[in-house]
Parts: sequence; structure tokens; C-alpha cells
Amino acid sequence: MEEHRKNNKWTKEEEEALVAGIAKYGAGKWKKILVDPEFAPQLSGRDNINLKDKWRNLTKTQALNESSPNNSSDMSNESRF
Amino acid sequence: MEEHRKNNKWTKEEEEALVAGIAKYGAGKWKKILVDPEFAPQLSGRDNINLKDKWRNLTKTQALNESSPNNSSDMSNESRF
DNA sequence: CAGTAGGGATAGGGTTCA
DNA sequence: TTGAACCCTATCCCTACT
Repeated sequence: MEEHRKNNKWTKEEEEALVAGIAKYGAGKWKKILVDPEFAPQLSGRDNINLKDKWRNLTKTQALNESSPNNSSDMSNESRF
Repeated sequence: MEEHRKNNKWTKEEEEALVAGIAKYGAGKWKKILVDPEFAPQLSGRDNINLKDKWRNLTKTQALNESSPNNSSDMSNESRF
């Protein structure tokens, strides 16, 4: 059987552990964050490459939101059809 | 000028090249199929995303009428330099 | 060899059109 | 409404560089 190796979505807990780890060691110190007993439990299913990729995603997404002067882009719409 | 590049329907030749490519490399190896000189000519107007989307549509439709045993695709790829 | 940065590729959800 | 084709992007893979 083919197991799903992809589509391993990040949980809120994992993301918060990553952010906390970056606050402690700085972005780029992925291995240090990963082995720190303060964050290791939450990030047990991730490796340093995963941390790097997730942080790239977070900063890219936030950069778009921050630089957008128009905040009227409200996606909380339920209009489906 | 109405250059509608959308709804570029798949021809029988393209679809057969895709299926043959999957038989050779396995589903998910879209780029490898695309650059293989055996299939590249038939798929010159497509990219790897197109291949992935077409295969999804094909399997999704056929899943409703699935009654054939799947083939044994062995992909134990452990290439490391 | 271990770790990181960046580009490339894939999977799945969403959107559009006939 | 449904299905085929296309778009968006989070996640994963590959490789050069240090």
C-alpha cells in the first residue's frame, strides 16, 4: 500500500514551537531548535529541512499580508453557489 | 484578440502517452515522463502540472467504475550518492 | 560528513468554463 | 449540476555551498 508521505500538514502546536524556537535561537538554527528539549516533543515528526521550508512559507505569506495596503480582502465568505 | 488558452482538451495521443509514461515511471513522476524522448513529442504542449491534473481526472472518473486488480509497481528508490 | 539556502517538483484544494 | 482543464500554494525533494 502507498502511504501518504506528503500532505503532512503543520499543526498549530508545531508552528508555535517553531516560532518559539526561532525566537530563542534565531532563524536558520533549525538543528538547534530541533534538539532543544523545549521544542523537540512538538516537532518530533519534523526534520531541520521541514523547519526551514515551513519558516520560508510563513515569512512569504506574512510578507504578502503586511505589504498589502488594502485590507478589504475578506475571505470569510460563505457564498458557495 | 481572444486567445483562449483554456480548455485545451486532451487528445487521445496525449492521453496514451501519459498512460504509457506512468507505466514506465509510475504515477507521480510527471517531470520524468515529460522529458523522456519517448513521450516528450506527444506531450510538448503540456507541463508536469497538466500531467498530474489529467491523471487525477482520469483516476477520479475511473474510480467509480473500478473493478480491475492493480498492478504491482515497485519503486524502492534509495539513490544516495 | 553535517547543516543550511534556494530552486524545483508534487499533492491536493479551489476556480472557471462548457 | 457535473466534469475537464487550469490555478494556487503548502509540503517535500534535490543539490550547491559552507
